[in-house]
Amino acid sequence: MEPVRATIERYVVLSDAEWEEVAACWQERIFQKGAVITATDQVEAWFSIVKEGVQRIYFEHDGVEACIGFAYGGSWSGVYDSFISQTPSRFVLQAVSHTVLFSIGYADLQRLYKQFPVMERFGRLLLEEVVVARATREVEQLTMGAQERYDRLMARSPHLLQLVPQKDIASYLGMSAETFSRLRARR
Amino acid sequence: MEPVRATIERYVVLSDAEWEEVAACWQERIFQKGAVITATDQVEAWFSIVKEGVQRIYFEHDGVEACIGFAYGGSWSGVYDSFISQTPSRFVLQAVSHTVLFSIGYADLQRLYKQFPVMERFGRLLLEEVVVARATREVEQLTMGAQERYDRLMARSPHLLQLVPQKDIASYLGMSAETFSRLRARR
DNA sequence: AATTGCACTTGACCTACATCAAGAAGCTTC
DNA sequence: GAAGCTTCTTGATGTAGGTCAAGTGCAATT
Repeated sequence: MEPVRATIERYVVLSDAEWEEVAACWQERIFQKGAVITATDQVEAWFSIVKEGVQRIYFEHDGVEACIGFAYGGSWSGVYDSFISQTPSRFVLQAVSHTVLFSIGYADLQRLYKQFPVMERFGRLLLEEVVVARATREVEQLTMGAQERYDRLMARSPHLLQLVPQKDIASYLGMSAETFSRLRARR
Repeated sequence: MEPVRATIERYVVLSDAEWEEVAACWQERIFQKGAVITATDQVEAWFSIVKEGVQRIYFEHDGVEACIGFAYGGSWSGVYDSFISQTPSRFVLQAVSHTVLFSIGYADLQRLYKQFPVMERFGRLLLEEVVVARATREVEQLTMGAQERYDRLMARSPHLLQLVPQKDIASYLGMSAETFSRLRARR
């Protein structure tokens, strides 16, 4: 449960009384490597904080997977847009490695939002971060060629190469696995 | 001032007392057609609600403009990620037509967030909408070819063609003006 | 109403990256 | 530890859509 409090307190400070109420809403969920956590067309029921493991979020189109993000230790995880809108997910959330999540259900989170302004604030601040991150990603996808996108990711998150298969990183960068491989080979 | 209350109340309900305090923070800003509202490298100082006119938000790279969104009547406007993070904007916000905005400054909005949980809630709900919309856009850009993206926009927002130059729509759809023109010609 | 300047169109050509294919190198699993 | 996956590499070929260029049309400015 500590990762939950630590993650929330990256944004706001909770009193012990608040924390007690908040903590009661979370449950641990465990997934083995490769397991689908949330499937396409399923409404995302959980907002999660990652205790252990790496997950990827992707969608499928004409039999091709396009990865749009990863989640790992200390960060949040889930199909955020499906959770927010409570509509069927276009994405799949999958455990890349053995995964332990702390999760809170939609109704519980809404209740906490209503009950504690500080949680509403947490929700807003987290979303602000998401929005800024997605804007950065959008600019990068549009302005940079395959090579520059590769270089940038390697500079910013070289550890990713250890955590997830290259094909998923390639897809995340919006290029084929072959192109990714060739960029790596070039030195 | 009515558009402000109407827009906010699409998300939350304000008591008259709350509205009085909130209303006091906004000011009217007028821009003529073509004027730059927020320039690159400038920190976005305002969050705005559109009273009149159309704006586009774009960035420049190697002398090429890439349009990433539009704003018009009753919606919000501004360089959201720069405003949120209070860091220099990578984007330009420009008045496509004669524009009247109601705007609130960063400090004032932060104060309202602190003062009124209902405003915090408004902020969260608005961001949720942004996140869902950007996720949809991302999926469309990745899964669909130029023609399908064109068809989809024409089905969803045909009015856009009357409001902004085709080159901006083309750019918004992630294609050259020439490709856009050719897609229109085909019937 | 002539001038200037952008937006749009249309055609010819080009290129970054995808796709296809086939082999090599890691992993699981029994 | 051999069999069978899946991932990764490397080469050959294909293509959607970009870029360049040369008009055409229209609206604003004089």
